[in-house]
This record gives sequence, structure tokens and C-alpha cells, in this order.
Amino acid sequence: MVKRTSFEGDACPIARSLDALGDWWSLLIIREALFGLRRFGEFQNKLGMARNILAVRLRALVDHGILATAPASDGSAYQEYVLTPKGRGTFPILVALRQWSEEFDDRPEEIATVLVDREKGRPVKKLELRAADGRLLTPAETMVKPRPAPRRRSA
Amino acid sequence: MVKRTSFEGDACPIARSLDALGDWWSLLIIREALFGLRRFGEFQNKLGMARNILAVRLRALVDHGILATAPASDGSAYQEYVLTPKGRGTFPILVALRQWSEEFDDRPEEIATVLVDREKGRPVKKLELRAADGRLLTPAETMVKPRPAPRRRSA
DNA sequence: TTGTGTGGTTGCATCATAAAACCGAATGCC
DNA sequence: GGCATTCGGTTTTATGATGCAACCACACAA
Repeated sequence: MVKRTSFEGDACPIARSLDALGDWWSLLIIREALFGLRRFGEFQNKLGMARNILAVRLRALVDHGILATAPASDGSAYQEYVLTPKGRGTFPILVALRQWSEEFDDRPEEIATVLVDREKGRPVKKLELRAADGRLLTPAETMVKPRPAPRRRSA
Repeated sequence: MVKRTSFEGDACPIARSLDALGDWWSLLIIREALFGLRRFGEFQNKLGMARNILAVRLRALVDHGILATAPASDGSAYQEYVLTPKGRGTFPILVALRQWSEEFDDRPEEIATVLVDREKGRPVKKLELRAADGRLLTPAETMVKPRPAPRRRSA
């Protein structure tokens, strides 16, 4: 996407997230990583993407602290890519994307899988946004405020 | 990005969402639309993006049923772009992106805003994933299952 | 030593992107 | 009505990210 207008310096947290995750492949790589994939070849086989692009993406994700390279694991002297806590923290994003598709896709019958809780095997609930006191919030009931000052003990 | 490997036919709901939302600008346009922007020029000013790209993105979002064009509203004979229910349904995705940035960004002090509930003015809670019975779920406590058969009244 | 599989990198053609010029229609000003 | 300006895009052009395939380096095996 040409010069890509990096959002890195932007003050909007959404833009900042998109700067790390907002390309066509990164979230899918993370999805597979959450699923347990670790090796270059595994990602390449599963996603069917070009290997050079995969290499670039993996390096970018490592640079962003989303993946880390582990020296090895199964004997073979190659390296693996494992999710960091930051990487695992994208889980709600993936769930939100999944649920949006489930709810609004024009051809929901083409969706092959559902997300269930492992223990009971039943579909998970929709993500919901709640206020600090637990009230359910619609978008209209929210607003953004300037970030409160750095709060240096000033009470 | 050349031929862009459209995910439209993919069975993964995440890929399907990314097909509609997964470029650099669409989610930011939607963010501004949720914020109340409606006019071409408003988007262009606020986002500072190239106008041709904005035009392409707006048309794509309309084609995807995320935005709709309204004939006018404030007298001037121009058109507006308003969110459809499908478009408003992206709200959790944006919240998830925001919260991920808030939690994991390397320079959180550069984030300018917080999302609060309008009534109390207090920051919202983190999105949380719960099982059907209300248990909080971690990623590891979930799994994906093949979609149950179309369920044609078969009990 | 040769062979094979993994894990990438390098070239190259193509196409999406970004920036700016351009353009018609609508609006404002007189 | 005439003229300039703004709005809402489209066109043009340069750039560079993408996808594909070929290539390379290394590990391991025979």
C-alpha cells in the first residue's frame, strides 16, 4: 500500500493498533499462532501465502513484540515463532471480528466454524461492553474523553 | 497490494471480516462515522487521507453494506454517508483494538483519549469473553468447532 | 558426496496506493 | 445574471507493497 501512511505517531489508540495489526495477513498469522502453529512452514502451508511476505510479516510481528522467536523446541535446530502476552492480548480483537462476521455476514452459511468454550462445548456469548458499574453500553452511550493528565500523585 | 488475495470465499469468519474491514483506512472511517461524521469533506479533513482513496473506500464500504448514502440532510444538495446497523456492529471491534493499544502499547502516554460511559464519565470495562453460562474465558479455554449442521428443524 | 527438506531471500511483473492536478456541479457573493 | 469558491469526487502519475517463482543456505540423512 505504498508508503502506507504509518499511524505510529497517531494519538488515536485504534490507529496505533492498526499500525501493528492492520494489514491483510497479520491477524490471520496471529489467529494460527493462537491455534498452536509455530513454524514458518506451518504458517505457510496453512495460510497459503507467499513466503517472502510471510517472512516480512513475521519479522514485523516480532519487531512489534507480538511474536517472539524461540531458538528451537522439537530438536530441529530451527526457530519457532511463539506469541508473547501482547500477542495473546489480541484475542478479543479476533473474537470481535469473528462475531461481527457471524452476525452480519451476507452468507453466514459459508462460515465453517463456531467458537465454543472448551469445557462445555457451547458457543461463547457475544462480547459486550460494560460500564465500570456493570451497565451494558451501546455505542451511543459512550464517548471519548481526553486522557486524564499523567496523574503524578497530584490527587 | 496486488491481487490482494480476497478472503471473500474463505470459510473463516475472521478472514471474512478482514475482507471488508482489513485495510488501512476502513476502520478509521468507521470510527469517524461512529463519531458522527457524515460528509466526504469531513472525513477527508479529519483523516487527512488522499481523496481518491477515500472515494474508493467509501464506495467499498457502501458495497459491503457498512455505510449507506443518504440523499442529503442539512439542505445542501450533497449526499452523506451514514452507518448501517452492520456498520454500527463494528463497535466491539473498535473497542477491542482500542483496549489492546491501551494495554500493550509501548508508549501509552501518547494515547490521547479514553473511552468512557457518557452517563458517569468513567472509563469502560475491558471487553471480556464469557461462556454461555457466564464463566470468564481465556483463549486457552476456548476452541473452534465445525459449524453445527444447518439445523433444518431436525430437532 | 549427493540428495532432500526446511527456512528463508532475491528478482521481477503487477497492481493498489498516495499525492496532486483536474473538473463539473452547487453554493456564495455581488 | 456573472464570477469566485467550495464540495465531491475522477484522472493522472510515481511509487512501492504484493505475489510468484527461482534461488540460496543450512541441517540432516544416506
